Amino acid sequence: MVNIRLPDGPSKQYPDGVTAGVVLADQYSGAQDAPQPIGAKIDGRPADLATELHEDCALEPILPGSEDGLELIRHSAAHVMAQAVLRLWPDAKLAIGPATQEGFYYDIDTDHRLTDEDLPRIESEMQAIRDEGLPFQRLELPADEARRTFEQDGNRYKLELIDEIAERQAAEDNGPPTATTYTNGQFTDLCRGPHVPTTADIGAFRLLSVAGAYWRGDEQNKMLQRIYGTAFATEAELKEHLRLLEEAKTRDHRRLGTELELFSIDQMVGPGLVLWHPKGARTRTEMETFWRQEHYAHGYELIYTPHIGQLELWEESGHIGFYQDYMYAPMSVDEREYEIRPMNCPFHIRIYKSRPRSYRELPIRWAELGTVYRYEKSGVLHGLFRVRGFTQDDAHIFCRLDQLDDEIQNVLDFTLHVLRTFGFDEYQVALSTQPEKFVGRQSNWDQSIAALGRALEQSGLDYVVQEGEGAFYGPKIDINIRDAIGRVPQCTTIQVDFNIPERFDLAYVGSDNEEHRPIMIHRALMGSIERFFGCLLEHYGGALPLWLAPVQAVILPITDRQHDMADDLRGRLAAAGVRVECDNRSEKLGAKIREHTTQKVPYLLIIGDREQESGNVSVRKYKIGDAGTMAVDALLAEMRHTIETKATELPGSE
RNA sequence: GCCAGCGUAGCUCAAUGGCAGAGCAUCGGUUUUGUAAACCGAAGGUUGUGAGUUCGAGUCUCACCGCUGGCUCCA
Repeated sequence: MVNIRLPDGPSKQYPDGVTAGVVLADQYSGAQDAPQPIGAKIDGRPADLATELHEDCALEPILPGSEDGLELIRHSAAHVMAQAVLRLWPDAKLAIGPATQEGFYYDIDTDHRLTDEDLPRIESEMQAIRDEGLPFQRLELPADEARRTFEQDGNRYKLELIDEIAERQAAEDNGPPTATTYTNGQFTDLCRGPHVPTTADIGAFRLLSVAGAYWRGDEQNKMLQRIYGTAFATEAELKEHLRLLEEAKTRDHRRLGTELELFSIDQMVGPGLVLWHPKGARTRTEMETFWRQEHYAHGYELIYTPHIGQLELWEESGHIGFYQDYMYAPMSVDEREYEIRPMNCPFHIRIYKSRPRSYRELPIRWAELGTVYRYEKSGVLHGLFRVRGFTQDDAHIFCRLDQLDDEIQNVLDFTLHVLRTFGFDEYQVALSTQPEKFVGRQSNWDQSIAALGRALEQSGLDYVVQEGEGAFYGPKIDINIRDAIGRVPQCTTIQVDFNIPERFDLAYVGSDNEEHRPIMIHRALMGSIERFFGCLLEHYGGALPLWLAPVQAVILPITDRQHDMADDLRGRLAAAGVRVECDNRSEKLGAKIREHTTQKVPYLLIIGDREQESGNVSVRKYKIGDAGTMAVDALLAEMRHTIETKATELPGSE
C-alpha cells in the first residue's frame, strides 16, 4: 500500500502501483462537468496520468486550463503535428519539438519544402489523429535499445540526443543509461514527456508559420524546417489568442510609423537607416530635451564627439578584435584610415586624456546622445528595434573604486526615474557576473559585482543573476522593459569596465601624489533612442502621452465664420507652448474628427457659432470622447499641467 | 549570413500568359457643415531592378535589391 497526499484532504491509502489517473478519478469523480485532469503532479513534478505510484507521495491534478496543463497540451500537440507530418511526408526526420511560452514548434528535416499552403493539410491530418484518440504510451528503455529504434529510421538527430542524454546520465550516476519514448499509434518519438492521456486531449490548435531553424541553433549546422503552432484547452481561448495576435499587429511600431508619419526606412538610403519625419522628430526632440535636462540635474556634463575617427582608436580600444564583423569598412582619406564609429567610448576617453586628472575631479560623468553605426546582418533588421544606425543615450563615468557603490546606485535610481517617466513600470533585470575569460584584477571584479548586487538590493527590484554572462571586461546590469503587449525589448545596460582604462592607460593623481587607474562605467538608460521610441509607440499603441505627442491639439472650426476665432485660439495655445494646428478645410465635423482621431491627436477643440457666442471651446479627448465645453483659460491650465507633469493619461481617463 | 514567403499608384488591395484596375489619400470644383468618412471631376504606373522564355509577361524561369516571419524557452 502507498500513502497518497492530495491537495485538499488527508492522505489516503491505495494499492501499490496504482496509477495517478485512477487516484485522481477516485478523488475528483464528484462533479460531472468539472474539467478532467490531463496530467498529474507527483511531489510537484509533472507526470503522465498513467504513471504508477510505488511510493508515498503528494499528488495533484493538472487541469487543461492551468499553466502546466497548457504546456502538456502544447507539447503533445507538437507530437501530433510531427505524426501528421510523417503521415504526409514519410521521409521526414524529426529533430526537436518543445512547447514554448506561446505555443509549440517542431523542427523537421525533409526534402519537401514546407510552405504556408501545407499548414491546412497538416492541420486536418492532426484533426484526424485527434479524432483517433490514440493513447500516448510511455516506454523507458536502455539507451542502446533506443538507439536501435531510431537507427532504423536513419534519424541522426534523435541519435545525437540519445547519446547526449546517455552522457549526461553517465556523469550523474552509475546506472546503465536509459531513454524514454512515447508512442501513439504508429508513431514513436524520443521524449521525456509527460503527455496528455490521448491524442483526443490536445485541445484546440492552429498552425501559424513555417520558418528555418538551424539544428541546435548553430549556424554551422544544417538548417531544418520549423513549423510553429499554438494550442489551447478550448476553442474560445484559441480564438482569443488569435484575436490578440491580430490586435498586436495594429500596434506594430512599423505600421504606426507609416500611418502617423513618424519615420521611414528608405531603400535608396539603405537598410536599417532611419529617416525621422517631422512628427517623429518632434517626439524625439521632447525625449532628448527631457534627457538632457535630467542629465544636467543628475550631475552629468554633456559632450559632443564626431561620427568618424581614425581606425587606430578602435585598434587601441580592442573593439576591432571583437567587433570587426559588426563595423563598417574603414574609409581612406589623405592616406589615413577612418572608421565610422560603432561606439562612442574612445572619443570620451580622448577627452579624459586631454590633460592630467586629479582624484578631486572624480567622479567624472560625461554623457552624449551619440549616433553609432553597426553592420547588422541583413536578416536581423527589424523596424526601429534592430537598425544599423542608432543613437545611444550613452554616458561614461570615471571614478575611484571607493566611489563605485554610490555611482552604481545613482545610475540605477536615475534609470528607474527615466523609465517610469516614460510610463514603463515593469522590468526584467539581470546581473551578469564574471565569465571564464576576463581581464582585470580579481579584487576589482569581486567588488564591482558586490556593488552591482547591493545597488539592485537597495532598489528593491527583482533580478536574476546570470552567472558568467558578463562581458570579458566587466560585470553588468541589464534592464529590459515590459511593454503593454508583453514584449521585453532590451533597454538599459550598466557595465563596469576594467579593460578600457587599462588599454588607454587612463590615470588620475591621487591624494598620495601617485598615479592611479580609474574605473569606468558605461551606461545607456534608454539604450537606443530608435528602439526606445519604437517601444514607446507599441506601449501606447501610437497614442503617446500629451508631453510626447507630436501634435497636441487640433482646432476644428465648424464653418468659415469661426476661422478668425480659430486663429486667435491657435495663437494663444501656441504662445503657451502647446503644439497646435487648425483644420480649416471645408469638411464636415464628423470627417475632421475621424481623421484627427485616426491620427491619435490628444485634444480636438471644436468651435462653432455657440462657442463663438460664449467664448468657450468644446473639447474632445482621445479615448475619452466628448468632454463638454471649457473656458479657454481652464483648458490651457489643464493642458499645461498635463504636459509639465508628463502624465501618461489625459485628465478624465479612469 | 541562412531557410521560407512576399514585392502592382502615397496607403490597403484586385487583375486564366492577352488593353494595369478599385477604395482611401492627393489636386480642382460644389457644399458652410455640431462630435468617427458630404458630392462631382481630374491626375496618379517602365507592376522592386536586370536578363531570359513567348507572337505576347504583373503573371513563367534565372540573378540581384528590399521587406516579412524565423534561426536551441533543450529528448
